[in-house]
Amino acid sequence: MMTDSKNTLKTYALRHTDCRESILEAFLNKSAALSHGDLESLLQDGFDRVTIYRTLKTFVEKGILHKIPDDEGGVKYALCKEECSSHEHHHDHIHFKCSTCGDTTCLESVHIPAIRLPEGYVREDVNMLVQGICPNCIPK
Amino acid sequence: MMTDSKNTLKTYALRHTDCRESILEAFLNKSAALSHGDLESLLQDGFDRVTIYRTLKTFVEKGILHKIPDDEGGVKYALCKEECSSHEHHHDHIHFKCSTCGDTTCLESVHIPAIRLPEGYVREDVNMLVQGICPNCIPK
DNA sequence: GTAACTGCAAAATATTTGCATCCTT
DNA sequence: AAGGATGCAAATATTTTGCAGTTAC
Repeated sequence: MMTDSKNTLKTYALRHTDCRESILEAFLNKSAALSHGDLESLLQDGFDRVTIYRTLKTFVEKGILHKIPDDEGGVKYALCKEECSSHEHHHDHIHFKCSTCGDTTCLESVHIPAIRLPEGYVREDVNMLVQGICPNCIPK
Repeated sequence: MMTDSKNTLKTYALRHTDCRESILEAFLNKSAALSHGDLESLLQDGFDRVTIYRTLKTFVEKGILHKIPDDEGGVKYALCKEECSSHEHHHDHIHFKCSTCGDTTCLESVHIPAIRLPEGYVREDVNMLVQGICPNCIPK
């Protein structure tokens, strides 16, 4: 996974701009997934809403970020591991949403178990969202 | 699962109105999940958008319908099995979205497998969306 | 210099709220 | 009769598109 925003942009053949750097930094500094709205309030530099939308779309296309569908029908974004590329996203991990703090995180260590589909169905992609309480929010 | 819209409304202590009956009928007649937009174009009776929103919300609260988060961040709705109530939804099945015809369906026969979360995480609810090709869309 | 990126305006879409009226029970 | 449900208007939120000006390379 990338740890440096400038190198990442270079790697993906994307121009280095303030907005892109700030958005990457935001993801690198925060372990939880971020929505468009999260970024809008997080980035104090006042980037245009539209630019943030377009940056997110570009990052998903390039394989830098992946979408995480929220249970309520929103979308959040999180960094991809390095296996992702423009051509294909490879995600095998589950997503966890804490019902207390609201944070959604990638649990890279938990792989999505295999499922056997009924006759005639072909599996292409799987998304698994687990909701519950995260370690930080467990009452002691 | 309910098969009759009038009885269902009575069972859930909801008033019988044209809109509610039409919406229930739509779900009973179509095996795929429906979004608000789907219903709007499906129901030719011209019910108000707002009424449809409110009806869907009511049905989810009562345990008649459950939400299915779409991979792109939308929401669809599908009928619950009878174990659901106002208090709690009990769903253990996966959802399948066909990338060809776009239909999302409940595969009641496929249960969500157990997953072992890392230390400190508590599981409350799980949602699993499988994308691929449904039997109807498999090229012969 | 040039293509890529941004910001602004505006359109298109989606969802929510308030209120007066109507209808089920 | 009374409370619940609907329809309409309008506010709010979300996402997309077009275009002109700016900037990274």
